[in-house]
Amino acid sequence: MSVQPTEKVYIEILKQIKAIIVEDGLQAGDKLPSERELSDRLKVGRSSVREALRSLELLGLIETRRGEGTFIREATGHRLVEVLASFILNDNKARHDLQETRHIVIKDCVELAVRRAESATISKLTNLIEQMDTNEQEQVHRACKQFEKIVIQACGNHLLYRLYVELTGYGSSLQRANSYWSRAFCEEVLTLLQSKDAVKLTSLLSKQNDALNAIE
Amino acid sequence: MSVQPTEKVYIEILKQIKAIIVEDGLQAGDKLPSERELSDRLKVGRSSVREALRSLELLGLIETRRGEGTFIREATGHRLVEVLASFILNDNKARHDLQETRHIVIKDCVELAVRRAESATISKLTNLIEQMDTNEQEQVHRACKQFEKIVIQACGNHLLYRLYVELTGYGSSLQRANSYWSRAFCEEVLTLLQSKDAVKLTSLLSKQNDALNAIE
DNA sequence: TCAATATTAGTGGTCTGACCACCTCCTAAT
DNA sequence: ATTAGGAGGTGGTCAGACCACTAATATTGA
Repeated sequence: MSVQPTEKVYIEILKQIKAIIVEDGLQAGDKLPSERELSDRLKVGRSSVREALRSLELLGLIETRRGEGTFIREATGHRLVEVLASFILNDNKARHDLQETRHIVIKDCVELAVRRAESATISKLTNLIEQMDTNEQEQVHRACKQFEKIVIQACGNHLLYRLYVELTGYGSSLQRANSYWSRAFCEEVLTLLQSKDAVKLTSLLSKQNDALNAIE
Repeated sequence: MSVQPTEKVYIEILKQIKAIIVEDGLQAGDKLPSERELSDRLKVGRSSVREALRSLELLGLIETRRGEGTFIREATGHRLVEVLASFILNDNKARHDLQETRHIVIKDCVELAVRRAESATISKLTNLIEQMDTNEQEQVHRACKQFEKIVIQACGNHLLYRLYVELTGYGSSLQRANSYWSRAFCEEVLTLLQSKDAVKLTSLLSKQNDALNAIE
């Protein structure tokens, strides 16, 4: 009889691990006890510990480095979208949604960035623009990507930034490559960031979106 | 030297499982091959298969029933929400980002909805408003939530909608409850949707955000 | 014949112990 | 002092063994 639902061990382990993190006051970047030690401390098999850790890893909450150990990641670094989408992303509609969502998130980030960008960020961007004064296409390309990333990060919202990263990640795994910012575009953005002209920046971005949509 | 990153086995298994789902045309509710069969078919240890399956389970993508098998679920990131939330709880920055991102996503959805909402949607919303003519608080509350959901869905972008769901999910498992739309707010939104007044709608939403931020 | 019961095969859940590959750190030889 | 090598710790993977549970099957009893 009976049938006590008996929480699965690996779920119980998740709670224990969380307790350990709290008790020991572990922060992002800190090392968790080794799998064998956890297995010992919690009186469960190592395989169960691993099932729990693998789950947390897939969620992006921890990071494991072979030969070194298991480490806590930043709290907001979840692979939510990545995994969900990879299991959902089969039809064309989903792809279109993906592109659209990516553009929207970029727009949101930039709109926040124009309000929050600090002078340090601006000078970093200025620097990047200068680096584009070269004939090497490869270097220009790299600088543009870096420029885009820094602008997005300047939104000051880590979760939103992660969304951008994830959405861009999928994109690259699809057939059509993602669009990157051109040098001219970067320069325009920098100017508008400096003048804190949110309105023009918004219209600039939506103009680019329209152009991209037209291509499809 | 070298050090080819060599994708971890359980990650590879995730892909394989996805491939099996696609090949066999499995739908939500269907049964996956057993752990032992997967282990056989993919030529990997059963424990590795389990690590992959446990991860998917934690994400809410599959459901396992002892003695029966493993089944595909409708993709509602159910458990994911709990786990993530419990790991994010003590990080104030993360919480703020979460709230902000949620507001932004809602704004994005509504802005798309105002351009895409069909008449069928509008009449559904009108209907809901009428249902609010009652003294039962519970019913009004339910109608408001439903109203919000329909508006969000009207954005026509499923990925964006899912983001909203996930973000709202986290929020509700945190201490502070999420803010819901009031009846008056719903009525305003409906009016603006009908008149397709995107500008006023945007300002209405940001006004609400500011009010909420002031409370904190 | 038919219903209740016992058996059995199949499934997930867990543990153990064994390797392997890799990293770090310490030691000993140069 | 520098460097090469080894030892020990860590995650990665596998195989095999039980257990608990479910459902389909076979057996039994009326």
